[in-house]
Amino acid sequence: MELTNKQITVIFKALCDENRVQIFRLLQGGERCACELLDEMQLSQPTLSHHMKILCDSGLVVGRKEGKWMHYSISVEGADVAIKCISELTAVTETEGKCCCGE
Amino acid sequence: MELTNKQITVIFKALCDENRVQIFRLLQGGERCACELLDEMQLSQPTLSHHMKILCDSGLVVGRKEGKWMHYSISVEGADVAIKCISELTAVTETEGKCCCGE
DNA sequence: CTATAATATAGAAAATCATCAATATGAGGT
DNA sequence: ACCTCATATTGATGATTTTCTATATTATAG
Repeated sequence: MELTNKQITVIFKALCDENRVQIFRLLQGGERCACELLDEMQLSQPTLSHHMKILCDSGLVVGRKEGKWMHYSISVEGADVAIKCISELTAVTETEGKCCCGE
Repeated sequence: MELTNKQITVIFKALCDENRVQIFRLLQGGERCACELLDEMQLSQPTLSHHMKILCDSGLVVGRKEGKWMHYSISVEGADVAIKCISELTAVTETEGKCCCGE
């Protein structure tokens, strides 16, 4: 692990846009090629390509090139990293109150 | 569960900014008041306040008012929701290839 | 009730992001 | 070699986000 703050933002940026969340829902049914995703989304081809790049950069999605076609699918490994990351970030190591301000 | 795409983006927006990720790291040590966070972050007071609002809106952080002071801490329940959400979104229900494009 | 201290809100500037049209790249097919 | 199809990149534009200064709100102390 030991991700930098910057790397963490790149992972979760995948889930910060409604269209990208919708793409996850489509990929839940298994691998999809870009043309299929384009059919089901209300986006231009360049915009979809842009979102797929952000998703692949996050590690949550992987692309596989086959001839002219790009096939995208959810990365189980990427999902594990993201879940581990959020688990670690939200794990409280100390619950004792020791605040500066008058308790 | 049954969160909308929009609601999901609100949750993960919490982790899409380096300063907010850093705030999580500070809150890992337990509840902190805004003035403490302000001391440790390189931000103006209004900017910190803005980030804390986004964090509370995400459900991953909760605020507790005590007199003049605001105390912030990580929400275990919020973290559970986020983890469940990302788990569900990345769960592939079908792995059979059935792509339109010439396999 | 006034003064002070902690936090929030309003408003504006700068940076980032989502989007599209146009174009480039790359891979087959003829 | 040329044409076509799928996807990526470029460049521009509008929307959103981050950040600040200035001001408002709220709570406590005197």
